Amino acid sequence: MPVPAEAGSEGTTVKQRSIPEASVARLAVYLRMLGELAEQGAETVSSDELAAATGVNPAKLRKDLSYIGSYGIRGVGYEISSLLHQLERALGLNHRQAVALVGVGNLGHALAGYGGFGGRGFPVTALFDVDPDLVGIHINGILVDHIRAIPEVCAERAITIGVIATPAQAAQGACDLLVESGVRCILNFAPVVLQVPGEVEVRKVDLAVELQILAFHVARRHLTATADVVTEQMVNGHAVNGSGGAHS
Amino acid sequence: MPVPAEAGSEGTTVKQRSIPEASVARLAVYLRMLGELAEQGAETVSSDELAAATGVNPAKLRKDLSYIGSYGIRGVGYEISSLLHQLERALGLNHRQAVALVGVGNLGHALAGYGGFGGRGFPVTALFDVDPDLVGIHINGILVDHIRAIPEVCAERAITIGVIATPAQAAQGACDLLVESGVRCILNFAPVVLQVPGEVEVRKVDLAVELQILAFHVARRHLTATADVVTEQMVNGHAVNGSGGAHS
DNA sequence: AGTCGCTTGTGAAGACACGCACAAAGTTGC
DNA sequence: GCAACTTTGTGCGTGTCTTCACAAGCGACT
Ligand SMILES: NC(=O)c1ccc[n+]([C@@H]2O[C@H](COP(=O)([O-])OP(=O)(O)OC[C@H]3O[C@@H](n4cnc5c(N)ncnc54)[C@H](O)[C@@H]3O)[C@@H](O)[C@H]2O)c1
Ligand SMILES: NC(=O)c1ccc[n+]([C@@H]2O[C@H](COP(=O)([O-])OP(=O)(O)OC[C@H]3O[C@@H](n4cnc5c(N)ncnc54)[C@H](O)[C@@H]3O)[C@@H](O)[C@H]2O)c1
Repeated sequence: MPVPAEAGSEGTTVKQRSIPEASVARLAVYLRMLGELAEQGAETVSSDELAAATGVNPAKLRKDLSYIGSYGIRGVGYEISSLLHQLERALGLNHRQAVALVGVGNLGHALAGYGGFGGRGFPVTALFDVDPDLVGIHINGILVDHIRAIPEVCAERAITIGVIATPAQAAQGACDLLVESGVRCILNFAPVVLQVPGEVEVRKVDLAVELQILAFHVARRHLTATADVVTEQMVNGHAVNGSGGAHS
Repeated sequence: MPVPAEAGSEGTTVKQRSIPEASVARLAVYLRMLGELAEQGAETVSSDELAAATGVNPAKLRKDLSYIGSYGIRGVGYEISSLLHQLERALGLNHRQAVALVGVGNLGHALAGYGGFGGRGFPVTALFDVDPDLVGIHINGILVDHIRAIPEVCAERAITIGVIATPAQAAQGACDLLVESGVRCILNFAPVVLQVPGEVEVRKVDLAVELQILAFHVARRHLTATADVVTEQMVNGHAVNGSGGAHS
């Protein structure tokens, strides 16, 4: 099945019939590490090296990469610039995705001023709030608009991704506005479960939950440490994200 | 299962012999929703209601809850206050976990000032930075110390969880300091893979990765939308965390 | 008491993810 | 040109997570 020997459907019709969700998250991590390696002047990298650098099992890494095609050279490794380009294509980064941020409070300010988004192909091009003290000011060169301008501005600037950093009780309203305006992907920092139509995808970043997961492991660790004496702990190791998730 | 009273066999230790990682993340979400319901004065809740409110499959929710014991009443649902208490116990929230935050920049400021942590049993009780302009000031009533004070302060205030919000290149150093000081659980916001000894658990929150995952779905959506016409999209819906994803 | 309706808890099956291990395919050295 | 070595790509067994479906348990009503 995933052995379509035929290279027939190469360039145009992207054959990426379903990359596993878990793999997509890791591909993004490989992408960043490849960027760093490229900056350092490296030309090729082996799966073992890249796996060690990203904290992933080498076989898993190769399988992840195989979902986007066979761009490795046996006996050598992967050519970094080429792989980088293929990864960007596969992740949909060939055309920049404009991001709108709703709620410019403590967290929103930090996000708006963060260079790591624009630098990775996600320029924050719209900011919204309701606070009259905020509406009208510029942050990092971007004007803060009132949320009633969301439909207009989103259409005008071709917003594809919305980020919600409002208080919890305002999040659903902000979400509804974004969805009405055609936004189909939302990153939510408010601790609420957003109700959205089926075609809209929501990812939630919940920092309190992250801490609770850690606290759970602290507690468990403590229990096993006091109960069994020095029962060797699982060798495996890390948990991630996300996720990862995410967080782990 | 209707346990054979004898816990003798393998269960030498605690009965919570391993709650699946994915379930732990969701239990934290149920916990918050239960808190809200309790505030609203509700006394009981059924798995269907709670599942709808948290965006989870009802069967999955029941199975998650079954890992911490049988606290439901058939034909009725779950008594909220009782379930809340059991959840807190299972997640290790009976005793508060003190949190240290390293790196009080844009993001660190927002985190330090966030009431949602202390309110959920995770008081941020220590702040660290290297910037002379920051060391010595108070944020939200907490003094910012120099990172060289990490070992001393962590021991003194019984820190169990560390949060890293430094620039990427400083993250590993901050991590090492925390680990040396006995911290065994770390939440990392810097876009690097931390190297830690096996007994330390790291969760990473990587916002750029979150955006890239969304971008991937935008791209995919766009492809299928132009290729097939209105092919019915998957009904499932949301993705979480990460954990995830970990959480990820 | 008996019956009925509702909800939990879980067995079992399916879906998914992981990682080993190895053949295929390349490179290097002679 | 051939043999030795390196590294990719993947088939497959294993384990974890998800979901369905239903018996068992509980309360309410008659
Ligand atoms: N600050 C953190 O570190 C942190 C951490 C985790 C989660 N969060 C969550 O992120 C969200 C924002 O946190 P914060 O600390 O920035 O809060 P904040 O109160 O500092 O900022 C909220 C901002 O949203 C604006 N706002 C209020 N109602 C709005 C509406 N209807 N539409 C648009 N904007 C509106 C406010 O004017 C304010 O500027 C909260 O839901 C919080 O739970 C924050
Ligand atoms: N700001 C955001 O919205 C955002 C979003 C995602 C990820 N991040 C990540 O979080 C981290 C912090 O981001 P930021 O925007 O707050 O950066 P920032 O530059 O505003 O803050 C960094 C802080 O860390 C301090 N610092 C530097 N070296 C240190 C060291 N060795 N020990 C302790 N503290 C040190 C600095 O003095 C500064 O106060 C970065 O790694 C960034 O990539 C930030």
